[in-house]
This record gives sequence, structure tokens and C-alpha cells, in this order.
Amino acid sequence: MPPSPSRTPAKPSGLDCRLAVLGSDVRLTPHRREVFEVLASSTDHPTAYDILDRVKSRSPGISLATVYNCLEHLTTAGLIKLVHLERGQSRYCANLHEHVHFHCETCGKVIDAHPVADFDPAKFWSLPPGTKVTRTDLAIHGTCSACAAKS
Amino acid sequence: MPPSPSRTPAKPSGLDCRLAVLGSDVRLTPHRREVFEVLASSTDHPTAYDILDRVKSRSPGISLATVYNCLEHLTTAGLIKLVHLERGQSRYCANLHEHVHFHCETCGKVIDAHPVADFDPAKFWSLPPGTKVTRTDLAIHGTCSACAAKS
DNA sequence: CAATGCAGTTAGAATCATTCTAATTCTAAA
DNA sequence: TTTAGAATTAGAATGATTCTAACTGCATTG
Repeated sequence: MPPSPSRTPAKPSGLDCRLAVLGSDVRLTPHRREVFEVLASSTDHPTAYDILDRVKSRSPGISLATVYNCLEHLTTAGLIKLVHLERGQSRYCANLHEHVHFHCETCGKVIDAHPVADFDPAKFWSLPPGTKVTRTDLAIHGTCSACAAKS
Repeated sequence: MPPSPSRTPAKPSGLDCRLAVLGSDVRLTPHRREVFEVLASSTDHPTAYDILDRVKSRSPGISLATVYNCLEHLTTAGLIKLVHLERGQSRYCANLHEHVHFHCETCGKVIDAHPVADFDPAKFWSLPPGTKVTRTDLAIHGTCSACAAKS
């Protein structure tokens, strides 16, 4: 059989550009698009349940399984990132600019911290020869300014 | 009633020094001691189940609940550290020297990387004013030399 | 146009990791 | 020795995620 032409989602929009730019081949179905849009408009690093709640206002019938499924596809495609800061629920992040996470140990809030200088981990930590680094995840833990002010 | 003198474990050993040095007040019961010793002699960042398996050879009757309980106390006391690199099981680490973790995405191995220079996150990422940093967790992801050689 | 096939979606079950509960055991002080 | 409190235990409960099997709808094929 001949290779089938790639299918495109029903309503192209600005998001498709982003998709194309990143060279991803994920099919952006309506649910995946909604999950992505919800995440892209959130700055609080929501959990899968948070995302389910938010997507439900647009697609009341969506299930948790579909949210996990969409998040999995979007993560694989590199459109979003998975963040692990604590034991328990994973969090998701659609900020693809280089950044690290600040986690307030008092209120649990997660804040993106943007780079002000180039960072090369090899300058600070010694890795065995032959090791290849693909990415680094820095989590900064402490007390946010609001919580620090209270105590 | 008068304040009770601090109780000491039955068989003091070198570990008690470490305990004292760190100013911790955890009671080092036999199980806690074994869990700590198992972890201190491991370099592979074992999970709670791994630790259960290893402790069982010395204390066959120990339960998973006790392992979690011991790990919790040891973590609170600052004797060991909890490491989250991926979704799923937490890992534990008794290396209290300052270090970061390298995680091989191919074989899953976790390697400690030791510092070769002072690292101040504030020099590389901007945090909101008033933020207090208590610790940083850096995870370096990539391919270890063994896996890199294979491919 | 109807048939087919496949990806997406779903509810609910299953699994996995962790925490909780209530009973029991141990240790050390009274 | 009695007692109080902490440690320990098995198993239940919870919480997060993944799996399963059925169903849906679209797109290509006949």
C-alpha cells in the first residue's frame, strides 16, 4: 500500500505554526489542542487533575485517561514538559523557553526562573568521561517572597 | 516529671559519631541503623523496595512499612536524602557530600557528580526579590559512557 | 457510496507506590 | 514490675498512573 498522506487537524491555527517550527509530528486533535491550550495559558504548573478540571469547561465529556493520553503525546512531541518536584502528582509546563523551577516549600507554589547567564554544568560538576548530557533539570527549593514575608 | 535523658541505642558505633556531628536527634533503632547502613553502602540510589530486599538479608522479618518509616525518619533527621528523577518510585541517597545526580536515560543508572567549582544559582537564573533559597537539586540527564559506547 | 482500518477516546479495572490504621512488641523510666 | 511512649507490623486504604477492551469517527479503499 502507498504511504498515506499525513493528516492535518480540522481547524489549523497559530498553534500549528508552533508545531511545525518544532518539527513535531503529533496530530493535534481537538482534545490535544485543548489540553495544550489550557497548559499554555497556565503559569502554575498544573497536575493532570488540574488540567482535567480546566479542560472540562470546554469539553465536559473529556476523561482523565484522555488527559493523560494527550499529555503523554504532547510530552513525547516536545510541546510540553513534565516536571517532578515532589513525591506525588507530576506537574506539566508549556513554557519551552529555557528556565528552571523555584519551588516554595511553604505554599507549594512553583515559579519559573529565567536564565540571566549561560550555564554549563560541566564547569561545576565532574562527570565520568564519555558521558553525554542531553538536558539538565534544576529545581531551586526555598521560601517564596509572600511566605517569607509572613514568617 | 523531669526531662528524660536522651536514650542511646544499644550498640554505639561509628555511625553514632556521624549522628552527633550532624546534630540530629533521631533515635537510631536497630532497623533504622540497618536501613541507614544498607543505604550508606549503596551507590546506586536504591528505591524503598531495593532497600527492603537488602535489609531482609540481615533482618528477614522487616516489613515495607518499617522501611518507609525508617527512611522517613532518616530523611527528616537529615541523614539521608530523597531523590526524584522520574515518575514512579522515589530513590534514596546517603551521600551527604554536596553533589548532583546524573541520570542515564538509556539504562536508568544514577551516578553522583561531585562539584569542581562553587555554584550559585542566583548568578544564572533570576528569582523574584525576597525569595529565600534553601537548597538546589540539579539532575543532569543524558547517556552514560557505557550506553554511549554501545550505540 | 459502502466497507475497512486505524487512531483517538472512553469508563472502569488494574497496578504501583506510598501512607494510614490498629494491634502488638519493645524499651526504658518510675 | 508496671507503665508510657515509641517502634514495628500486616494489611487496608489511598492516590497517581497505566492498562484494557469497547466504541467512535474520520479517511482511504473497493
